[in-house]
Amino acid sequence: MGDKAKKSIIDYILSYSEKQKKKPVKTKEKTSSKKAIEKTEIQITHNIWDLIGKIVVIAEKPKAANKIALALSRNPIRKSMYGIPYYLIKNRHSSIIVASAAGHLYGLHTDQYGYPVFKYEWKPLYQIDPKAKHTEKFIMVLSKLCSNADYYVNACDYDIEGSVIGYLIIYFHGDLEKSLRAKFSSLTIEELRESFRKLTSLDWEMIEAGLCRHELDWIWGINISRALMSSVKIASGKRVILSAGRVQTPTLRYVVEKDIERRLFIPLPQYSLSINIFKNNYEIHVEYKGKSVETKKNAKEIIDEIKRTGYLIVKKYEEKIYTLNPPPAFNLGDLQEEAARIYGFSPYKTQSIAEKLYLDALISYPRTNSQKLPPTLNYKAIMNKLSRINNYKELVSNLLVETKGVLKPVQGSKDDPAHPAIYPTGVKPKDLGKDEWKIYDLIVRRFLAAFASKARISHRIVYLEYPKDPSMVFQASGQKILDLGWLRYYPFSKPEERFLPKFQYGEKVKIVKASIRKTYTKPPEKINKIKILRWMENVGIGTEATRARIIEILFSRYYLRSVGGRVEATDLGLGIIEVLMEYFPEITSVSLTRHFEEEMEKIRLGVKRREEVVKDAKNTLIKLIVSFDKKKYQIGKTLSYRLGYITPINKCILCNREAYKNNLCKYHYRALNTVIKTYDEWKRREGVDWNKYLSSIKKLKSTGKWIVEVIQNFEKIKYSPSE
DNA sequence: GCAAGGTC
Repeated sequence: MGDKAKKSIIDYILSYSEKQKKKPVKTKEKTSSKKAIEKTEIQITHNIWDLIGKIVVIAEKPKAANKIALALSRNPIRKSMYGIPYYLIKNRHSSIIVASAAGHLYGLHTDQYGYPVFKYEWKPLYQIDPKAKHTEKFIMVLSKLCSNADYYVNACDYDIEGSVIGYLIIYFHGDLEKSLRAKFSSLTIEELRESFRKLTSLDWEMIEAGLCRHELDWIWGINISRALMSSVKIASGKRVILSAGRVQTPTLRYVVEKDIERRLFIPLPQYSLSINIFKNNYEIHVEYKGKSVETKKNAKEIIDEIKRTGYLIVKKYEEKIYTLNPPPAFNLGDLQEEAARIYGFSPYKTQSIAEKLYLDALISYPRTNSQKLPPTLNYKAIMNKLSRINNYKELVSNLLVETKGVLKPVQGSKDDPAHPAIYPTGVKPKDLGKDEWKIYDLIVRRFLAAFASKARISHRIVYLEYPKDPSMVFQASGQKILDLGWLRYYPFSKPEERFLPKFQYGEKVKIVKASIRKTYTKPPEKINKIKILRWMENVGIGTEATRARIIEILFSRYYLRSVGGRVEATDLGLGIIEVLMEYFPEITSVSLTRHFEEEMEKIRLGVKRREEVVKDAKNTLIKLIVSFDKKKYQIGKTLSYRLGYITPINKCILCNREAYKNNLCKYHYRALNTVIKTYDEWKRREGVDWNKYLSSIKKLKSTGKWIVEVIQNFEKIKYSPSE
């Protein structure tokens, strides 16, 4: 229906605007530049107050409907149907109904079983998903309110999804030929009013791009998921829910690769010089800042010489007062990170709590990426309300004194087209649970801190060198908080205070302790949920609303599990990535998202059509599925081994995975090779023999799990070093 | 039942 409707709507708008021109319509577009003329058919706008008859305005969510109604009228009539609110605004020539969706009310669905499947249609969400039952009432209300209107205004958020949400409602219940679009990027009264004075024709490019994104995600996700499940079914007769998708699969791959690195890690020994100096009756540990020493012999020689010398010389001493700027108000990612750091909450838990606080009207919209507070917000009113909450009474009055009532928040660099940073509304919380309080408190304190002064910290640092070898540098530092500033309001980032006496340049400082300390190279970092979320943000996959949820999906599929606060991949997770990397490599990479974005951009520019893009994806998938199906039984076997449904005939002697070489699975085989390869380096550094090497790394905590398993069972593996 | 995307 796309292009046909597109054409007719333009015709309609054009003819409509002819009629409008006859009226004395105020128009700001008086420029006669060539550009403006070329763009005329897109730029024609309509003032809602010039429209005659019944106008249905569709907002994305009830809160937005409320704000829109209040922007359009000082006293809109609030009505309700099936418990869903909507608003009526009557004028001499028109009556405006502001109604609301609740996010997507329609979703893609197919009746067909099996794969490949490329036949799907938009259906009401409540018919597809039992968890979306609430959407039924919204659809009932919209369908009633939409009947026989003269105009429909899509006033959903001005982004791709908002364009799709409004479009589908008008498509099913209204008339696309009588439709207009309101474009606003915040829900402030001024901006809303302006957008309704400048309604445009429906944004077809956005709609088409959005519909396309839904279809692409659906055909890639559903087909590959079904292929995986079907392979297990034919190989072991078991039904299990497996899935793959543009966002979840690259995320899983990221964790799997990090995990493999950790499990194959062998630490290398290195030596550091540990020295304590004595100054003003204080014994101070100085940190060695030179190159780490790789062999014990070398380290011993150096430290003996240093001991003989008995002192270090101050090369540089600095006293500085530095300031810590207050952090900006939260976006969702920052809130999730802080709640994880301070309280150990999972991103999903934090988000769910924030959503509840939002629905209770305690905080602003939480699904935002913005770190900026809008200048239009009445900060004083919020402060006054917050001061009525016991916990914040004193803090707020402090803040008002400190700022002398000039409330100017710091602004972060991250922005969001549709929403500001998260802030408390000032509504008094009632009956909050313990964890809910923790999140609310973080938000309030972070908001207050944004207005406060910088923290001032005095910092001392001394660099000492060994006189006989100036490349050997040691350092110590101390710091003291001079002025808490914003840390009074947000005490969760307080730097630790540490004393350091004053030093003089060139001063000789006595050494009271000197020894060598054996350390080891560090293993790859542990992964936790917040790191996964930050990674998704950085590579640009998922959205504020979906990232935490998608991480949880990986857990519910049992691709990932939590072990003492950190995340590890299961055998199934490893297997899924192995299979997908081989047969559907596209979906394991974030570049699929980049590809979608490029295609959507082409649609928006009008150089490619949605149908073409979808057809390309379909052709790509069909080819991939053909090669998958050729190996389907074997793939199903592999996944079934990893699920523990069946046992491989040739099993790895160290685990339940299928053997690859030397009676080891591919991971233990890699571990074996790593053990062998790393021996030379250990021998060079430590002068150890093979057995000593094995027993040494076996004992170390950071040695990877697969490495340890290989060492523990070395006799079974029947490998002896060829020397 | 399977995606990702909105929001109650």
